[in-house]
Amino acid sequence: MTQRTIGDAAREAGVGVETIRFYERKGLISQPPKPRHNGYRSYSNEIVERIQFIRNAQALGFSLQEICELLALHADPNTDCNSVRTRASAKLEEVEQKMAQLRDIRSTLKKLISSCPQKGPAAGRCTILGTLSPEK
Amino acid sequence: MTQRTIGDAAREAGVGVETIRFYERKGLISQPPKPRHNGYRSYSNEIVERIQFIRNAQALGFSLQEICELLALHADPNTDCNSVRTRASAKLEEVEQKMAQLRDIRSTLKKLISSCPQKGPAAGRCTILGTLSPEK
DNA sequence: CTTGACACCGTACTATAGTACGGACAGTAG
DNA sequence: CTACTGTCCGTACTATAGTACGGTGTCAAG
Repeated sequence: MTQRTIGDAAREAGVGVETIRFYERKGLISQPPKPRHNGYRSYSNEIVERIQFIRNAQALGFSLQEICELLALHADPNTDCNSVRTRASAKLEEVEQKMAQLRDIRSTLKKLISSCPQKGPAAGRCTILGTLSPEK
Repeated sequence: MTQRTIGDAAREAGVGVETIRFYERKGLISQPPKPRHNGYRSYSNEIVERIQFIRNAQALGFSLQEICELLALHADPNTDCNSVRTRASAKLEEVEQKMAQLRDIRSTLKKLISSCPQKGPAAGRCTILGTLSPEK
């Protein structure tokens, strides 16, 4: 199958029809012309692959805006591999930063939880609520 | 200072005036009545503390919706400490899940980056773009 | 007594990533 | 022929967390 309706393309790519239309509006994929007698747009293999590329990149934490740039690199025959690598490295940086933030949060939450007396009325004595409240 | 204008309250709590109004609209803090001759609302210590509580809880990854619930627990004299602890534990769970996801992403990005030939044209040979593209 | 800064209020706009809706057609099965 | 499903298109709505804007009124300094 090299040509399919939007519904079939969506099923193949594992997204919703509305998601495809949304990507079209955002310019991530181009809207195919309407060649069919009935006015239905015809979706090619390339478009389905492009949607799958988008999903894969999303799974690596790239935003649609960033994916837009990756797709442009993908399409440009003059793209140097290094410019792709740079983007992946920047994303890795970002991921490590987020992990560091989460590590901090985790450690604070753990401290809070272990300092909690577990039962009894919280009023005035809950260490968790107490920590969230500003010191007076 | 026990009573202040919204601008002073915002400065003290370290947020913008519009953020306070936004929290009021969302019901996180109640809008003080207008007791002053001039129609200016008067913000108490309690409200400033409440805003700081919100910021502290946000720093631990709680959403405004969740913070709304924490504030309700905070205000309720019958709150058992355990119900606060449960929420903190659930958030810890969430944080650990996010960290696991990020670990996966990080490891994939690292593999991608180290398999990259670094220079030369990407066309057809870029391992990063190749991995994002679906296998045919 | 004018200017600047702040307050009030409602509404609208930002970014992110979609999801839903309504009306008009097209295609297919019974 | 009717019903159902799918497509097309524009617009609107969802959640999250704010941020900005426009008009009007108040206050304090010079």
